[in-house]
Amino acid sequence: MTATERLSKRDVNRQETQRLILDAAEKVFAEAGFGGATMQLIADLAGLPKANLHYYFTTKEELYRKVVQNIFEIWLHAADVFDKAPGPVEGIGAYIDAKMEISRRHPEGSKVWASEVMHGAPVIQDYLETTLREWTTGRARLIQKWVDEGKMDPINPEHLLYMLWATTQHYADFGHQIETLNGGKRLGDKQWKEAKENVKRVILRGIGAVT
Amino acid sequence: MTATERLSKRDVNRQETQRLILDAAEKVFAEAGFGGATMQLIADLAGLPKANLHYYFTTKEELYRKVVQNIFEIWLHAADVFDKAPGPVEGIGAYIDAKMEISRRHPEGSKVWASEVMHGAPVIQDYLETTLREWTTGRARLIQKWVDEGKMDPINPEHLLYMLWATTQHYADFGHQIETLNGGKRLGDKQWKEAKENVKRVILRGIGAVT
DNA sequence: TTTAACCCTGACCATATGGTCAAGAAGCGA
DNA sequence: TCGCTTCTTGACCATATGGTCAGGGTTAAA
Repeated sequence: MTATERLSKRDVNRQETQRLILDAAEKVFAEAGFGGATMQLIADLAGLPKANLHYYFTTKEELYRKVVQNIFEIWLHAADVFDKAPGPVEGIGAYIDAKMEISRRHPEGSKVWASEVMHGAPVIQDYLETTLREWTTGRARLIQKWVDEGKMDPINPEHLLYMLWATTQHYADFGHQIETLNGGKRLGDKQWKEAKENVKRVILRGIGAVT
Repeated sequence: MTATERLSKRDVNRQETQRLILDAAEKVFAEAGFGGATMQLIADLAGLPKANLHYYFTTKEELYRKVVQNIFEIWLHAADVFDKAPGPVEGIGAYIDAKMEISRRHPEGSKVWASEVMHGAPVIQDYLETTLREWTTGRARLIQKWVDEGKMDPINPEHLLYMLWATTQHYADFGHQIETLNGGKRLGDKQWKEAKENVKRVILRGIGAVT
């Protein structure tokens, strides 16, 4: 089937149902972890009988793997802004903006990823070793270039990347803690803006980035 | 029983066994999450029959709660250096050092904590609302004082604390990812030193801290 | 309309898991 | 040594869970 072909009712239903399941799964995996999540919980949240999940995703692991892959794709896209930038202020600034936005709009995904990595990446170890490694070395090279061009202080690029990941993802992964410390209320528009600007400001100043 | 009293063989065994169980539990909870951990796994790692765990800790939840409380204590102690410092360079610098050291020596605890918070803090919500909140407002006040004294730029103290937690704990929680990107090898002494200095340098410069 | 492929689901199964318990072993004060 | 408390553990149980499957429904091409 090519992309231009008209989708049959069946195909549409198939895609819709799969998306329904994947969305529910992401939420449940984020809230309960892989071990704590049950197919029944996911089925209930999706409003489908459990056996139906097993029709589309043979095992719990397979469903989980698809969820994690989904997240990984989104994150890789967030880095597009990075490459096209002339220097660290634009590049890293835009990257922080993008990742903070994901943390705000898509916190479940971030949590699933964190959980997966924390438990030793049992299902996406190969991604870490291939795609993520390549992505990282590429970005590290770009940062090193900026350093060489005098656009920022000499900083270990890998450690800088870890810092970017840590600070931005923290707002998703530890969102509950932040919310609690914020009087039990989710961060508002103004607070998110402040968070973003704080992270950007501290890091960009911290690495001595110049335009 | 007072502290000066000699401990009987029974008491010593009791403490030793409990510590054995708690250590094993921390490791298993960190590696598998609460849902993925099983009492049998913990028992095997501790080298004890499962029924024995239930003698000391009635339920899995109770054992888990003790593990999380343990970690929380350690973290609170790490903040002692914070208060006694005359300014941000010493205070925040020492705090980063302390937390990085914990991430290195005690990564399992950090992971358990992260997991707990990510899943909505089902068992330590009360701690977040009381002890952690008080701790945070206290430290935020100190930071604000430093700002008012012109010892650092005007930065939102809460967001700065989040940044400190994020960057330091990342080295524990995402240790597996970092290790993979490091060619599958754990960070060496030199790399840990570099990581510490990077974090300190970027943040202290980033907030315009002056001695 | 026929037919074959695809989709849906209630009922079911094997297993794993948290937790219990009774009976015995070990420690300890008198 | 005696007697009481504390500790240890193999065997056991009820339940929850991942996964299966047969049979019925639906779609769409011919």
